[in-house]
Amino acid sequence: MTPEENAPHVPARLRELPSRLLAQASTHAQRLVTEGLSGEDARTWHYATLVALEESGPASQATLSARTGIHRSDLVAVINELAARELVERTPDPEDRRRNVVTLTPHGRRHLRKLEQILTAVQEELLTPLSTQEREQLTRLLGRIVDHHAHGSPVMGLDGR
Amino acid sequence: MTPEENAPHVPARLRELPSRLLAQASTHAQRLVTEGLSGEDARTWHYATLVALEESGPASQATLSARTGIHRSDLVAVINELAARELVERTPDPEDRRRNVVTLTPHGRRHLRKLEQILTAVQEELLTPLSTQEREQLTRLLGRIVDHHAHGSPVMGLDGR
DNA sequence: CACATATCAGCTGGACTGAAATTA
DNA sequence: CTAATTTCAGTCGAGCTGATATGT
Repeated sequence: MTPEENAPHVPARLRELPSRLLAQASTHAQRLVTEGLSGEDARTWHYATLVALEESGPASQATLSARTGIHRSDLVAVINELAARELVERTPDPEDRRRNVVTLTPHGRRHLRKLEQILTAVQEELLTPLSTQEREQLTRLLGRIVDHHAHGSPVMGLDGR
Repeated sequence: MTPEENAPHVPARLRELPSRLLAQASTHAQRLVTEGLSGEDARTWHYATLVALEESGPASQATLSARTGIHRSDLVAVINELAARELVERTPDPEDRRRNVVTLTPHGRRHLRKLEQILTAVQEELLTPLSTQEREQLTRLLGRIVDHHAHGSPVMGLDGR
């Protein structure tokens, strides 16, 4: 064991590459969120869906997809899971029989409260090393990036089909 | 089609959730990077490996894993791909026959120059909406988060086995 | 013996594509 | 006819785990 290799020193070109920092930070965030929500058998998509339902009331899956950013295809499974636990109700829309109307149940609302607590704690843990101002800055900067690449761009990624 | 659902309005609770912003920003970044590198049949892991090799010279795969953050398991395939194109050379280490010494070839160095140009352009595109100061801020803030959750924490995630 | 290295096979969840069936 | 909605089946790459073979 020659002594030189004892420096796991990551090259600065990698350490400071924004796309890489984003990937790493996101990975850590996802790990924390997943761990946090696992206690309630929930995942981020469950939370997003419940929030959207509470925020703007019952909606079709297409609408929920637009409001949460979850792909239509994936939303099917999410609603299945939520409906199986009676956190939401999925009923055919009488006014347009292609649609399902997804409705938040009281039980679902209570569940949402729990997820909200968990996620608040997780964000706190995630952002521990930052001051309040820095957290706001980060949120603003990330929001600008996301907005830019969601609207302005040709492809508009992250769902939108 | 009732008029109300014409607002894809994402709830603020979702829009401003740091973990979610990170995931979305990271997804956009990954898409841009992947698209950019695809022209050279390269991926981020190729770039990271080449950078590490140029920065600190020939190294074993274990060392490269520590320097790039790429999992030992995944590194095998990356080196395979790079070696197949003669961008690196993989030779058994005479001093410790468990090891391979991976060396950057001149061809690999030239390839790295190209990837570097591409990635610079991609970062520029990714960060378009931000000023220079804001870009530095973002990099600093993300770096603090990543450092915190890489070292301080119990689990130390993102490779380190 | 314990330990390190390289390799292999496989898993998981996120984001996505493409196509079908139904209804408007 | 075209278009929208839901659903299904499957793809892809990132980040892992666990096991094995070989060598120190």
